[in-house]
Amino acid sequence: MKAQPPAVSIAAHNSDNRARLKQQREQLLLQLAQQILQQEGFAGLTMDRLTAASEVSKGTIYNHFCSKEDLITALSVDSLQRQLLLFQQALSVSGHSRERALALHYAYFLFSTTEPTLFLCLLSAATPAVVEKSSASRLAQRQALEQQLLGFCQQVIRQALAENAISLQGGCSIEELTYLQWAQAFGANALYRPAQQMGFFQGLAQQQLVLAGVNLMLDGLGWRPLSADFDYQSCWQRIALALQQQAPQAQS
Amino acid sequence: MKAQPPAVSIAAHNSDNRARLKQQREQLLLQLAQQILQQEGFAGLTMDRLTAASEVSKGTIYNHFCSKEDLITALSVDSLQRQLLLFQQALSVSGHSRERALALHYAYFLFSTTEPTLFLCLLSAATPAVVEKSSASRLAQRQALEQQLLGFCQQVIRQALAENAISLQGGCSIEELTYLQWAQAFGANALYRPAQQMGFFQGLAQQQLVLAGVNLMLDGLGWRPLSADFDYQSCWQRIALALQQQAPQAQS
DNA sequence: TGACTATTATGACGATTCGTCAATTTACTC
DNA sequence: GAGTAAATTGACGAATCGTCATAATAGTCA
Repeated sequence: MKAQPPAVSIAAHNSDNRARLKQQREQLLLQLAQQILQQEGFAGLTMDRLTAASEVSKGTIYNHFCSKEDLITALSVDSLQRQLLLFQQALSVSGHSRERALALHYAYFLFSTTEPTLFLCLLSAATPAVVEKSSASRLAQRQALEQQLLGFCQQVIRQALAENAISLQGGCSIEELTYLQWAQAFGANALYRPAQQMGFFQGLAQQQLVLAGVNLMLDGLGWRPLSADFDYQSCWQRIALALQQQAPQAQS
Repeated sequence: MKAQPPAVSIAAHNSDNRARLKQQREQLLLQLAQQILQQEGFAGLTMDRLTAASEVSKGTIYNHFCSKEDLITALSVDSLQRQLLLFQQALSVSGHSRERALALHYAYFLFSTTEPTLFLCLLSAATPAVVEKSSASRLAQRQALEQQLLGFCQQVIRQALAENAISLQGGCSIEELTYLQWAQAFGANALYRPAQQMGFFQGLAQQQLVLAGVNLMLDGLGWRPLSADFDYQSCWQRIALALQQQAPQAQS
């Protein structure tokens, strides 16, 4: 009958604490997994090895990730969270809307080069073998994050419409444009290494390719100012400085 | 001392026969593997299952593929060979150069939808876990085929230059353009399913997206005639008819 | 404090799958 | 038809996955 506020608050506090600690450990496990991936490659990442590297037992690890593939998906979720941070910074770039669109592409490119392992996780996580064995909750997490990222892109396009930098003629929706930007960025960044490895282009920097691709698309769309009327090369470098100086301290 | 032409020729004939039979069996194994993938998913493809489905033993299968991953890469090689056939047909489309470029994109799109499983193999084969465990010879095969495919794209761009449909200003090389086309096509086709599954666009056909993406890029490049001056929608449908009627009988 | 309960962690273990290899069969030569 | 080279087989060892009975820990209540 008596009120029990202390008990409740303590319980709440403890369970919060529990959750927080569990979260922290999961983060640590992801960090270790990433490290193993870098050192031993994807073929070298085994649950036993992760167990050995960590301070907990295998059972506990399986308490976090329902399968090895779920671990990969978790790494991709981590990737997307970092991308989100970069995108937020990119959105704060000043100037006209197309500069901000460029900033988003730069953020994507930056992530793909500074965290190549995580970027590859993103690719692997798109693979059916991984999707099939990942937990529903984690797949939902990934989906939610991707939607957020695409939301940022849509935001910039809406800005462009608002300032009359583009006009959507011919049944071309915002979603469609967003998707095509995404596809372009994904393709240009994901295929760079394979293409380079097969000696397709020598000494052609990924940066230049990505920038050229974006300009091609945005010019085709008629997003003003066109690349003929504006120096997007130096704009790109300005963005690079703005984003890179904040990147290093990322890690929590 | 005596000449032995018959022996030599018989030996040659036999070894040729051997190689041919082996090739045939490999093709059969690939077909079975593809079937298993379709029915059981990537997680359901095991070497034992493939062994059970085939008429040969596991050892013989490992005589063809050095690992399970090598099998995936082999499937991707098969994919590329089929793409090659489609590309050849696409190149024979009449009209101006941009129509032929569109035909190549259509061929790529067509393959991604008519053979979704093989297309996913292509994606999986780009994954480090698969590359790391595939044989060098098969990776080389894949690379060679990809180069051939890109060669077709470059050919069309050279045609465009020859007929003055585009001009390469600003240090934009043929390789660069080819790469960006490839990236766009890859991204737009590979991301369609995931995007649709997360409900990003409803009722928006993959075809329309791909076409819109290509037009955006080629317009941005100034590849004449621009989409404002030519009906690429109906051109696309014409190409569809031309390529699709020949597709069904593919299989050797 | 100490007995009791709920939650979490452990790592030995069974199950699955991979990849190998000694023994055997088949194909070919003389 | 004896002898040799090449290919096939499938039982087996090795590696990895994922589970679960047991143990430890944290939390609750008298």
